[in-house]
Amino acid sequence: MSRCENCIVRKFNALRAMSKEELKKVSDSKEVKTIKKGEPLFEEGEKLNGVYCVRNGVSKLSKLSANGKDQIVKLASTGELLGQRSVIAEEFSNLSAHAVSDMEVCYVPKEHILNSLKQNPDFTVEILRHMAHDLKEADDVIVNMSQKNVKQRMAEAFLYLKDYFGEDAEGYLVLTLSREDIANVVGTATESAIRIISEFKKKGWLRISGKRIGILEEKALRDLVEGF
Amino acid sequence: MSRCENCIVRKFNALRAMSKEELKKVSDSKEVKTIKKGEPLFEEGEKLNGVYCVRNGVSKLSKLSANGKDQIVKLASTGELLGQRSVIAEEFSNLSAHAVSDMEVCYVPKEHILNSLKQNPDFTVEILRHMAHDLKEADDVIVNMSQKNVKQRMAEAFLYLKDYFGEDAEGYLVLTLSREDIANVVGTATESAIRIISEFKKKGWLRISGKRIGILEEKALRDLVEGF
DNA sequence: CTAAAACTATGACATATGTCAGTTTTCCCC
DNA sequence: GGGGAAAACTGACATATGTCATAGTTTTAG
Repeated sequence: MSRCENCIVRKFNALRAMSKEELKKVSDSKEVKTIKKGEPLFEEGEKLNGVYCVRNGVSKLSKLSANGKDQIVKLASTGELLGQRSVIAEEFSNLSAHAVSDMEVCYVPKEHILNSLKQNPDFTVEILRHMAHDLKEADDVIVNMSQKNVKQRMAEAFLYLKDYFGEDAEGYLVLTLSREDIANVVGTATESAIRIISEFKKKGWLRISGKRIGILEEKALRDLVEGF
Repeated sequence: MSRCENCIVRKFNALRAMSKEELKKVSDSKEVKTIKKGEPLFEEGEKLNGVYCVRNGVSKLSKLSANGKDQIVKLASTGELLGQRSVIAEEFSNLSAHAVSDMEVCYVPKEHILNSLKQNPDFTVEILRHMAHDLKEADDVIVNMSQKNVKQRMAEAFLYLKDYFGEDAEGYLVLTLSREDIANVVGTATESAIRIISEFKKKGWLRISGKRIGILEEKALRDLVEGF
């Protein structure tokens, strides 16, 4: 089977700081899982006994509120480690993770993570760096949520989807999210998201083909985000 | 002068994981600073060459947006380390820090932090734990911002101020923020914040004495937050 | 102690956004 | 390929929230 030692994905996360021996142990006890679009990796409030290393596909990390709405806090794709925060803090997960496309992930029992934290300072610093980055991004999201209006946040979301997941040969965004998911990223009602997509389309900024969305006027979107 | 080795404040943050020798070095090179209410500790975009350990007083961490509004992301008080994220990621600060009450802080040059990160795994894990906690809180803020309305967030803010900073002998909140700061915590317009304070007062949930705010009906506020 | 500045408060109004209801389209699964 | 479920869309409407203008109040500085 595939060995962590040779896995390219590892290069993108803290596992790259693990020693040969550590990786060997991880590789021997890891479990490769296939997760279908829509299925959960884990749920809010669950006790996580390991972390998930994403080989393929995209996951949404979200939190459900009293009124039944989901807020998507982060989209995680190839190379990201899911669940590290909960495992490190030894707390229940504060977020749910669901696949938004078919996924292939490696489940790594937490013992390996906790051991390496104790014994491998490089690994710990690496984890720390990633978490520092996540924290900064979270701060940015907070500021955006409170200071930009829904249209601006929608525009920003499309630019984000392009930058992080790219476009296909025909110029459509590779990651296709349902309108509801888009609304939950942006933090608005599904109907509002749909209306704004229609508006952007009418203006010639986007083109739509079923679920697929293509960006036509990137500059216009950027200007809107900046408030021009 | 005061020595870090004997400082109680240290118990509340990652510095408690430092060894005697490390602390000695920190203590020898630290600089105690007094910061008046309203003055900055550091500004967004600034390169930080050290972290600030809060001995006394409260600081607001905020980010300015294009439209001139500030969003307060966190209030930090006794025991918190400010600037650790930027120092660790070796990036410019993404937030500004200003004193909202008179403060006494210790400035610790970053070398000590970075050295201990390399050499003291316990320290690193301790920092990691704190950052994991901050990240979780940030996620919660994101969800609150998108799923609760302004009234609910205002109610939550008062409960937060009570829980974290307490009440004085007369039952007023110890930390007095300007209406503008309250609005910037909640992410709303100052006028809206004022109106809601008036409304809560009219309902008998709060009492006001100049800038000072006292909570009279904690349960009513909690129910509002929960959506009853 | 007084004048100016900063902050707080309130009203009137505009508008962005959410909600509900109903229709149309797309997507699957048998 | 057809029927049914889910998703996408649209309109009408309610309302929460922001904006602007103005007045009152408290704090600060000289």
